[in-house]
Amino acid sequence: MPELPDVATFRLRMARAAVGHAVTAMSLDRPEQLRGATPRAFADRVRGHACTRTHRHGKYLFAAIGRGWVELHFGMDGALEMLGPPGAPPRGTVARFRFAEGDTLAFTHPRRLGHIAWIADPDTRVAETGLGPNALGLDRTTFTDRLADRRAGIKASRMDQANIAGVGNIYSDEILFHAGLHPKRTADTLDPDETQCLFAALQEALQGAVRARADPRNMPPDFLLPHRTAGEHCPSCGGALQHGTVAGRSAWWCPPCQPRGRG
DNA sequence: CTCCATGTTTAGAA
DNA sequence: CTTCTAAACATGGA
Repeated sequence: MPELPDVATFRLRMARAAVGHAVTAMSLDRPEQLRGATPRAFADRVRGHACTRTHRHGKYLFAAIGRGWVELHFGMDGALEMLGPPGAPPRGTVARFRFAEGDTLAFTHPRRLGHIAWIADPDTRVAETGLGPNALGLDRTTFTDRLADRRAGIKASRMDQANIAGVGNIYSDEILFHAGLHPKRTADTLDPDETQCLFAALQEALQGAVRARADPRNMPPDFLLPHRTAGEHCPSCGGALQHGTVAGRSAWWCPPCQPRGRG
């Protein structure tokens, strides 16, 4: 799940539970997943300190706690879940945070491909990681400049976190579907209308998914994501969807709605 | 058992 | 230099 819309949803959850409240309890259920501090130092820096704000860049979530920040990256299947009354932690729990108003958040992460880290400053981390600007909130000029003259496929380009941050495999398919562009097209074959269309599609797909709280069941009926599985049909033309490997990843598209064109 | 999976990094080849 | 591919990471589900 965790691409920009998912992480934006996790951020809302974090903001509601944590901002303005002190951490009254914290447990590191899988300390080997922690970076940037020893478990003991991490506990000292977090416990009893207030969360003052949250931040997201691309697929990274940050929470300001005390004098530093907690960074979360969700890998393939990480999540941030609100827990009910105390009980057994969910499967794959890496860490739990309880806040003064009584909410408890669990960072879960069964496949361990992401991480939790103690960091000094999100902007520095974003720079170190080499992330491009946030995919949501880009102005058209920045988008166009960053896309220009690329010979790489547009699916690969949109997923390149150094180019723009936040779009992964699922939403790159969604964006190209809305733009009516075949995933193997390259940026240098796009005419100005197609580039504009791709920009509009990116906004539409990401904003729509954020409004749906990244839940496919809440997404508009013309979204590809709920149909991105074997046996499903194009929500626009009703035809059979095609599945293949593009940019080394599993790709779904509708051949009539997303023609190859010149690319 | 095999194959596949929403992410990232790295090595090596065009 | 850009781009692509495969592999690796760790784990779970079909």
